[in-house]
Amino acid sequence: MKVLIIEDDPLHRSYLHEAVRAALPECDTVLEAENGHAGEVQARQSRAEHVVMDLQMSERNGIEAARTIWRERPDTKILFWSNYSDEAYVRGVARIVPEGATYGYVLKSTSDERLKLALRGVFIESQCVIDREVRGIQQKSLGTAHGLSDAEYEILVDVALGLTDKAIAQRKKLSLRSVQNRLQQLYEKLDVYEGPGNGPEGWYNLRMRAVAVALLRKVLNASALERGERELRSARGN
Amino acid sequence: MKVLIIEDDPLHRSYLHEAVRAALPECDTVLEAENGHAGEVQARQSRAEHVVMDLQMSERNGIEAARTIWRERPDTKILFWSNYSDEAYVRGVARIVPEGATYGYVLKSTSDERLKLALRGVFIESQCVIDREVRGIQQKSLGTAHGLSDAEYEILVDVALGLTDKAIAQRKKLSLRSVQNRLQQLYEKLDVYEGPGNGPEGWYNLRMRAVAVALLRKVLNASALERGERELRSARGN
DNA sequence: TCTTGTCTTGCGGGAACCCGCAAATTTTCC
DNA sequence: GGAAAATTTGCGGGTTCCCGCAAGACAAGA
Repeated sequence: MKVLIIEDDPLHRSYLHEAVRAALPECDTVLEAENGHAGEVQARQSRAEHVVMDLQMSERNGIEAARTIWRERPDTKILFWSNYSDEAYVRGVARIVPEGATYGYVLKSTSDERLKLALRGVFIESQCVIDREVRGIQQKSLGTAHGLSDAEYEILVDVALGLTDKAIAQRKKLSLRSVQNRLQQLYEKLDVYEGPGNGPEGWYNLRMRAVAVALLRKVLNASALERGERELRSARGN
Repeated sequence: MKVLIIEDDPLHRSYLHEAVRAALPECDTVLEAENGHAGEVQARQSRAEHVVMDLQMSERNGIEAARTIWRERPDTKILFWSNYSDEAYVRGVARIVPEGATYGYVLKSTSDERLKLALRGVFIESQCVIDREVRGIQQKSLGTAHGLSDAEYEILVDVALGLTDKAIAQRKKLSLRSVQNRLQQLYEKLDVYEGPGNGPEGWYNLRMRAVAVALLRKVLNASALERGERELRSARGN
């Protein structure tokens, strides 16, 4: 059994190495890669079926890497080990998990014990192991209370990238008014219409404020923006 | 001699502890705190004059913590040890360094050797030790080429928080038109006016696009936004 | 003092945004 | 199949944004 570790921080990498050794005596080879790009290459060459990786790496982040790994071998088992449970990450992961794949998502702040259980759970028992806290975010992002639908989320990204309503309409093949409708839904869900007695009415630029709130609540983050920007650029010839 | 370590990742914390022990034999006490808030308290109680800390911690980030520490004892020597050299962080640090204080800024990716040199340089020799790469960002942010002036940067934050032109004018005690002028300067400096043959003219909402570009270039980041939001809320009664 | 340069302010207009209203369309569910 | 619910679309108008133009305000320097 082979395990591939993709993690850019050397300290964390060696800690993971240790943990894998300890939790998985049946593992005979541990490989390491120090960024998403190297990770993809390693995965391809070594045919490793077990990967544990960080999200948020420079060069190429975990979500990108995981997507290409899964595209090449959808039965790869991946354990995500991240510092954050930003909704943007959780949503990003959920978006790329192939049908029926087994994966896990644990935070770096969890105990040794829990990490080892997750390693065994995902790699040996083929369970999906999602940290409690991450699970919480998943729920919230689905529960229509605060949660944005996928449609709304995509609009949010387009807006955040700075596209005009017209441009979005064109991109999404919708009428202008429909885009604006979606925007209004966003404004409500993100609760952009001023707090209580916060000064005069027209204090906020709703469009901008919605993005600001999304960023503050971690519904969006820099990495989601980068992904969006890349897609945008590749959508045309650029 | 006492050294206080403020860092939320336990792995990095113990690594730092080790490094301090090795680099500073004259240090007899090493204290640890696991977030900005605890760090402030520790600094106050222990009267430590030497602090090494991470930026970007949950709970309360390094810049906030450093500011209150410096406010209470401006002669404290602080070494920032961070994963990133985002312009937003560099600018944030520069903004709070008191007159004549000695500090350092090194990246977590630097070698053991360099870290130890920085520790000795800042704590013993009272030098300012700034990593090469961080220095580069500093230069760029000053060189008027791409660099935003402080005035422009502040406007950028206000816009990113979602304030309207009118609101900003009021906040900054300027006329509406002046605010819009500053905005236009921003638009030029951030190079928001479409790339080459990128589709029709009105593709971007300039206001939003400027913020997106700033985020992508790390001129702004989530932590800067949070700081801005907090200031905004405290500016009124809220 | 007069010039030169930078910054601020006012005015005006075209474009984009925000949104209520209502009809047309699609989806959902019994 | 048909009714109810949700989405999409067009229209119209009030507001904000974006910005060219030009007249003051202020500072530095010949």
